[in-house]
Amino acid sequence: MEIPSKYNAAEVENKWYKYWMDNKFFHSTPDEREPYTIVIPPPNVTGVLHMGHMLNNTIQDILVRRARMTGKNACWVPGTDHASIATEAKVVNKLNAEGIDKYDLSREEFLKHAWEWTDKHGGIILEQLKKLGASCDWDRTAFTMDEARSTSVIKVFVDLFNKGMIYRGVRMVNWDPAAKTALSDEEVIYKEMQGKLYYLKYKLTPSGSPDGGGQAYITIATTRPETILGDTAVCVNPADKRFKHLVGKRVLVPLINRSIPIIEDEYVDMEFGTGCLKITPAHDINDYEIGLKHNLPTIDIFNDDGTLSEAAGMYIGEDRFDVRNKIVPELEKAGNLAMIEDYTNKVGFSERTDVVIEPKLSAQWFLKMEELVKPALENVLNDNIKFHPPKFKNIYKHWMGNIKDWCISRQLWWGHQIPVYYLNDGTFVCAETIEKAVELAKEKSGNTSLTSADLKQDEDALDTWFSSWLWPISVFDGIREPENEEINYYYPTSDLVTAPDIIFFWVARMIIAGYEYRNELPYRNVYFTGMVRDAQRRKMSKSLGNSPDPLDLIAKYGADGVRVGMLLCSPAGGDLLFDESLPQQGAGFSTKIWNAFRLVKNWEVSSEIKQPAHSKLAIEWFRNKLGEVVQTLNNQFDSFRISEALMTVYTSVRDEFSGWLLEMVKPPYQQPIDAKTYNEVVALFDQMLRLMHPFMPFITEEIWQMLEDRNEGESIMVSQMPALVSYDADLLARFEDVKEAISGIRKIRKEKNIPFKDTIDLSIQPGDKGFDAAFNSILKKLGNLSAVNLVNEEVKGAASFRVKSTNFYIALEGFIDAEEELNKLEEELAYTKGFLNSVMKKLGNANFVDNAPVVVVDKEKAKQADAEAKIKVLEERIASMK
RNA sequence: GGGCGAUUAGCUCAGCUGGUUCAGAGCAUCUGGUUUACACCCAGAGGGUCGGCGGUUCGAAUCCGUCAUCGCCCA
Repeated sequence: MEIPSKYNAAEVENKWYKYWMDNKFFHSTPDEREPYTIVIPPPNVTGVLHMGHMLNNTIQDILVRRARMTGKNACWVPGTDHASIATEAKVVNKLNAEGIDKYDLSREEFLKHAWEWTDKHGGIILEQLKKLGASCDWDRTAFTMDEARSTSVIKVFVDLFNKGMIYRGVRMVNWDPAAKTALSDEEVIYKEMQGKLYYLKYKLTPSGSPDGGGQAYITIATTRPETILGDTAVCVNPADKRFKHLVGKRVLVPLINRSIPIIEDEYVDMEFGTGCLKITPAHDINDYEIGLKHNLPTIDIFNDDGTLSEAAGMYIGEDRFDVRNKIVPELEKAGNLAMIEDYTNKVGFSERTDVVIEPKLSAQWFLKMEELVKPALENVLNDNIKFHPPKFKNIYKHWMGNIKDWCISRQLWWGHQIPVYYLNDGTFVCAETIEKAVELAKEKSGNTSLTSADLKQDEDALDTWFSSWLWPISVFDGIREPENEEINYYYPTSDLVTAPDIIFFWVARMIIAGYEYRNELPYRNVYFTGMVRDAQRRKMSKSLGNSPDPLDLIAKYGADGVRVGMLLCSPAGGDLLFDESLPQQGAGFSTKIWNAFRLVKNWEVSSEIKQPAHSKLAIEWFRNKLGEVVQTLNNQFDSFRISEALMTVYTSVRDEFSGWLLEMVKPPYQQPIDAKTYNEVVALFDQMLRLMHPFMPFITEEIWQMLEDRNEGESIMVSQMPALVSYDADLLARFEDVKEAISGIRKIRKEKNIPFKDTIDLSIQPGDKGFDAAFNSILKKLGNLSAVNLVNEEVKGAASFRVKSTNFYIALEGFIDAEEELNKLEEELAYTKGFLNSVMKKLGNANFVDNAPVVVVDKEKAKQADAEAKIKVLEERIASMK
């Protein structure tokens, strides 16, 4: 078999992905095995793959592949989210570009365009994930607006409605005048803006004026002078002596001369502005509260698109910001403008359309949360559901403890239309279908002649999260068919991998839905990934242009390289500072593995040769090492330390496997390797590949397929992970001493400029615990030694080093500077004495010996003995040199 | 304003239930090396008062208090 000297990632990756698909390795059906389930956080249909998806899906794929290889029935369900606001905005923009206005279309016509868009763009991200190697069960691909998911959402709405948990209420909402929809608080971005504070004089009415002459006025301060048209009161703090005498009097709103009362409320900050606050209940959340409290009328002066309404009385139909510019000179002309000062305040912007949010009173549908959150909070606090890292528990607790009712209606067309149907008299019924609604309406009205033509469905669509909160259930059709085999098998799912910024939008609500509809948690673990940023800590964004195209990266470094690169420095919950050097390092690691493979596979194998001692030892050592690595990895995965697990794999492949094992068993130049060693190395290589596979699925498959003869339909991805076995920790510790000795030899070679190809003699003077000669063959090979001699006393004129209390000498007559050697020994002695001193301080402390655990004290005693032995050796050597 | 978290090597971060001279990893830096798998490599080195101060303890990077700086979420 010809093995290419360079690894061709692109070619290999396409080949094996197709092979996996053809063999249906990703597909899962319920069976007797333990299930392992992940539902993908469904990406928006509008999106393209970005670095955040790369990180997130790499982690999911690692978990799923590992689960699959540990005997579980792994099922990773992919899908997409309809993303009401974002998608509708995209479609509206696209139509605008074609000269079509959304409002010239009927709802049905608009939805046709939206579906076209979805069909065209919706699957892009999922296709891109295939390039990454994602082992999703593509047969299960779901969409939040497909038939099964849509009917589930509607069913849940009706159910909650019938339970009395959904109600219609008037609330102050964040209104997006561009998208003409209400936004949740979480969809509003506050930005610091340089604005003005306008001081306006409101004249007292003649009857309200202290002198009856109508001359006096009071001054208020506002950042939004255009809203005075909606004022229904002026408010002062009851403790404010300056205005006490005016409370109960009336003032005139400038320009329109509406008479409004002066009221008092503790809400008013006496320090801010003039201490007088104008109250506009329809357009400010705090004013709204005060309005309710004091029974003030509410005058809504804005239309849905941000222009002024009839109620404003002036500037009707003009935009709110134009009006602000116009009203100021007019106020000045009318003598109501006292002064203007610069003022910085925070203004809310729509996350989607980036226009200034308008607080607006609006009829919306709400879901009562108080009862729903109880099990969801409890089961996170008691760790039935574990968050990784756990600090997110606190954040979750705080939010859930201060939960507000969920506004679930959106003034959009793209989404699930609210299943509420109105009769002509304004009463309404809630039902899953229009047919059922007609039945209900007949009952309710007593009018048996009603038909569907007499009912009008609510115009609004449901908040997107009102469908995605059901995702772990609805992908298995567990809402419509609560007892179906799949939901009973796959639910609860195992782990969720997501970004922390949607902990409330999505994670919390899925947990709530899980308890409400399955009486069970939706997943046992939530792994929060970090945010992908650039090297300067800036968020990756299209507008900054600092985000690389993931597909370009894959083309350049291979999917394996990118996966390794993404994970190399991404602790759970910590931000990932992405830099191209990371996938580069990942690709470098691929090359390293490839070269190890080439080395092994190109050996000529001979069954004539006996296995050399050093090879036998090396293999025995590595078998035990592998046991240790498996244990370490198991622990790291159990605690979701995934990047640490990658580092374990990385260093054990590079250092232990390639650096030590292969160097030890490598036959001399142009000589064959014995068959026994070869077969054992291949078996160990196989085991290493399996450990690496979840991280680097492609290259491991490529090598695994070539390592030995495989049958069609075999794959490393469905092989078994090396099992946890006991290993000889003592052997591993002794081997570390051998490594240290070899390191010592190399160091002396370097210091004395002795090229590796020149052989040297090593003499060993055993220390207080004797010397384990078992590894001499290895010392000889890796140190390129001509001889290893055991001696009882010091070797004169030799360079030396020590491992524990054993002396190693390399005879180098003529090369040795006695003074330099002596200095080194003195230094080593001083260090060891310092060490002993610190140990003795502890052991001399009766409190320590009495209070510390026996194990700790014993360790200190062992350290004492080792240090004393070494000091003795060093002192002897120094004495003899002097 | 309320809450949460962070501060450890030049950079990014580990350090889990206080216990090894425990101060660690990767990257970066520096030195040397083509020994036929790999220069996308190998061998080695330097580098930190664990943000400051105080406390608890036989023992603190680790626990507590406080101050400083930074970040995130919410209002």
